[in-house]
Amino acid sequence: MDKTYQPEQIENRWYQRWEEDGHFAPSGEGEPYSIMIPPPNVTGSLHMGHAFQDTIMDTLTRWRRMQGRNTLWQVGTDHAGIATQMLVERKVAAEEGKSRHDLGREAFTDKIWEWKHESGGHITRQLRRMGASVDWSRERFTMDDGFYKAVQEVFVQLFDKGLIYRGKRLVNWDPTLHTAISDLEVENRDQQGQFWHFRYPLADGVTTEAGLDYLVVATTRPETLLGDSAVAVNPEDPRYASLVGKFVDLPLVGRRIPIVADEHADMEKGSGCVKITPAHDFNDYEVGKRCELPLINVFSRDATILERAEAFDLQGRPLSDIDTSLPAAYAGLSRFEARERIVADMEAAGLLERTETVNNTLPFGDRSGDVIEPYLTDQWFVAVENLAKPAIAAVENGDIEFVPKNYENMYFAWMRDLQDWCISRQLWWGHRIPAWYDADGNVYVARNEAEARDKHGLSDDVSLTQDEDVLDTWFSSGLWTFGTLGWPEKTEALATFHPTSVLVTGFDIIFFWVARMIMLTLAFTGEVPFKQVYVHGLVRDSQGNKMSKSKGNVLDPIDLIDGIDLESLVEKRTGNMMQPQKAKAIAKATRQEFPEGIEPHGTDALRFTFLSQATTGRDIKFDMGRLDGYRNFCNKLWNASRYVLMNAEGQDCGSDGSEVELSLADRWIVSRLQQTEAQVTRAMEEYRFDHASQALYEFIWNEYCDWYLELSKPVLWDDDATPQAQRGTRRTLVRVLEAILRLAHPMMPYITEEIWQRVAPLAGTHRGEGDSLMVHAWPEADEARVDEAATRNIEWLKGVIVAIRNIRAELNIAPGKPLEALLTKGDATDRERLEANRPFLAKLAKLKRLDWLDDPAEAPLAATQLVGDMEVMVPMAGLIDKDAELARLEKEIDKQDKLIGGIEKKLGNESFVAKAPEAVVQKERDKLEDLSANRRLLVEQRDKIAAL
RNA sequence: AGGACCAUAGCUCAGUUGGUUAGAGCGCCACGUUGACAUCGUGGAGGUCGGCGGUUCAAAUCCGCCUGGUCCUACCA
Repeated sequence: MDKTYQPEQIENRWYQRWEEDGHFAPSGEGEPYSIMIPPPNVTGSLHMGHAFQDTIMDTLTRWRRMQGRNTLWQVGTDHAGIATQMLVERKVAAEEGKSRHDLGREAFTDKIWEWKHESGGHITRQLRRMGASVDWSRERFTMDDGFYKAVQEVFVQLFDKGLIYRGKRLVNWDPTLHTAISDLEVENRDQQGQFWHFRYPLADGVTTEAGLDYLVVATTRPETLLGDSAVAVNPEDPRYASLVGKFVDLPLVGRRIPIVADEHADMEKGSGCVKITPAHDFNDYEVGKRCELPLINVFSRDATILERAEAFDLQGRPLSDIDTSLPAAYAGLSRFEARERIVADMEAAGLLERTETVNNTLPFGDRSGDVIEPYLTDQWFVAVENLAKPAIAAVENGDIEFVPKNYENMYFAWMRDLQDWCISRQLWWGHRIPAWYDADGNVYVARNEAEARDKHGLSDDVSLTQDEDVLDTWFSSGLWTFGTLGWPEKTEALATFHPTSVLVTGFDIIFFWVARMIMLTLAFTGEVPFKQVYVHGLVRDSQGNKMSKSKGNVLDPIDLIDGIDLESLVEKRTGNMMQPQKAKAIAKATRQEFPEGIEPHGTDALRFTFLSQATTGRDIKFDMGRLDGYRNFCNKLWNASRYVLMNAEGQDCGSDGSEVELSLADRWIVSRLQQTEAQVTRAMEEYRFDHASQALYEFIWNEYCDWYLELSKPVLWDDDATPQAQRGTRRTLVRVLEAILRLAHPMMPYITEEIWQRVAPLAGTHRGEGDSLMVHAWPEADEARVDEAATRNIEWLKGVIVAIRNIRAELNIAPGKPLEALLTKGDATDRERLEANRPFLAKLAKLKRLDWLDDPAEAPLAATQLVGDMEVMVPMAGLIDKDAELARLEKEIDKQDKLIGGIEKKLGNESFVAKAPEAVVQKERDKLEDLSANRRLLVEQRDKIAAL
């Protein structure tokens, strides 16, 4: 083995071997365990969030596989409608100077497929680098043939049950992308805006109570004035009671619109009058429904002003009895241009009462960045009410459990206030809606055109055209858990692996995806999609900021694994930016944060870092310091293994069953191993990967390396040690290491496999050529091998060694200088332990002599420390700094006094003694005794030195 | 406006049902290349557990209020 751990040399090799040997596929034996990967965008690349999530899923999967479960980690990618379409659109524009419309639908979607074939392997290659043990043989894509079939089936069945309908409704419209988007894809941003107060003249000579011949309405969106169909006042408002049923003349347009009474109008706000524009505002739409107002649309698909408005009734039928003419001056203007013109024209007409500046929030499309417009269009919807009920119940009754539990509230809050789901998108990339129209606009929903004809008795001479729209991406990914397993066929895989065991996902996607999966899966399989949902937080940068290209703080997990030089990193962060003016600042910050670029750390260290930071449900600030630390940890494990191999390879390790003698240290480390195994297993069961990784880290570093390896040296290197004892120690070294590797494998698959291949043959667990650690058994703790006596003994030994190290440090004695030490005031057990541990003490504490002093009174002047009741003394051969030592002792005495004072106060408190449990009181008494003994010793010492 | 979560060492974080001399890693200081490892070893400094009040014999931990931060939902005519 190389002297230092070099991850790049082992990682690729092992992944390929595992994959070739088919270790990722389900074993077909044991209780099923399954996880569905949240499908990443097929053309995307792996970001820190994926890497984090994949680490968790892989750790769970490898762990359960080792436990003997029939384990499936289902992999696949998502077609990601808008994102992919936009990406390819930009690419085609840049490379060919053409828009998608230049190409036409078919040629353009061909381009996307081409791009998918070209770049679709990128993210799956990166997934392999992370060590993900997914079953590649079952890889799926949300637009592959089987999935298409599942999507159609679900759509048709929902339609036939009356749960999908089509209608003209107000939806969130993206004027740039020309498609409807869901509420969830809208990002509300705070803005400063203007608030214009307009006068609307009353018609027919009517006046208000106050004698005015106009009403004042206020708006942040003057351009929608063109589509007003009423002015509302509150039905309780005495100021306007007489005006309800009367009319105003809509300025600039000249349309006569009614004054209606509706509780939407708030008497406290502004004048108490509100303009109502049902086709351009969600609240007004509701008012329109209650007051039976016409819907007057004044925008084109681009959100420019129409030449002539369109009027509809609430069922979406065109209305012909309304004057839809609009002033020619605004035709073709954008929303924002029209706003300025209308304000100017109102002012010129003397109808602008005043303007104020207000803070408001505006909806932006999270993909296009454009301001989203409520817009009246024909869309397909899923009626969610009846789907939501069982989905809520499934979480209430515990069929689905969120970890951590508080996310259940978030889920309930959303589910109880669910609006019908708009599932149609005016895009070209996606699952085309299986609906056909005849020349009269009648709609026929079926699995294909032939079925549509058949079902509705349409002859071949009726021409049918398919709906142009595609389905929301989340409609297909909502079928992920059962669609990937072959549904609607009744497959073996579906019977075995559904419901899945756990979904690992970020909280940001609970609404988009988790809730919809639950609804659709329950409706079509009668089963929940997963029994548990493990919700993790976002990976942020070290300052707690979201990682984003525009902030220039993105880390690429692959760069953390392989390393990257500074120039490449700067180039990566500043190249191809949306806002190039930020490049300079980003370059500077990057040079400052990573003056040397990023060193390679390897996949295992990255995985371990994620796991150690995976505390329940909160965001993680990614810490480079910890990544370095865990790379060092890998190196530590590597070198400890080298030590074991150097001492065990080619030696008798007792694997043939020959007689062995186990030292106290051997029994102690075996005992601690059992406890660690139990601890790690329990933490994994609770999804506390931070605890699992920490328990492992501490055991490997602080116990196995720091103590056990050191304690093995006197046995292995001492010529007087018996062969049985040496065999016992070699056997323990090898077997404990082998168990450590199994225990660590789910978290750090590569390094453990690499070392295991060398260690397992010595431990007798290697099954020959082609064997892999990943299919070996997870270590089970054996209570019977927990050895309290050995533990107490080693604790004593550690106590003495630490005491001597302390004395060395205090007296400034070089660590390597051999010392003489004395033990005194102990009991018979202490004496026995001294004899049993003499070689260990000599070696680890660097002692040339260690004696038992029967009569403490004969003690020479010495630096002293307590181990239990026993004193550990290092005689001071004169060379001490008297003043410094006195000062140190005084300080130490003070410290003890404070502690003693605190405890005495506690014990002096009658109610404490009376009310606290006896065990707690006794503990305080014991503490007091120990502290007092220590204090006496310190005082004695001080007096001796002072007397010199 | 409603809700959720968070605040512990310079930094990133643990701290189970109230009882610890409040812990880890990184960073810092001192010493040290002894035959696995300087990506290391040994020792050390560093915290009034955001603030105030309450419950209790006992509060980092439970309750209330306040401050600061993150996020979600809603509203903003």
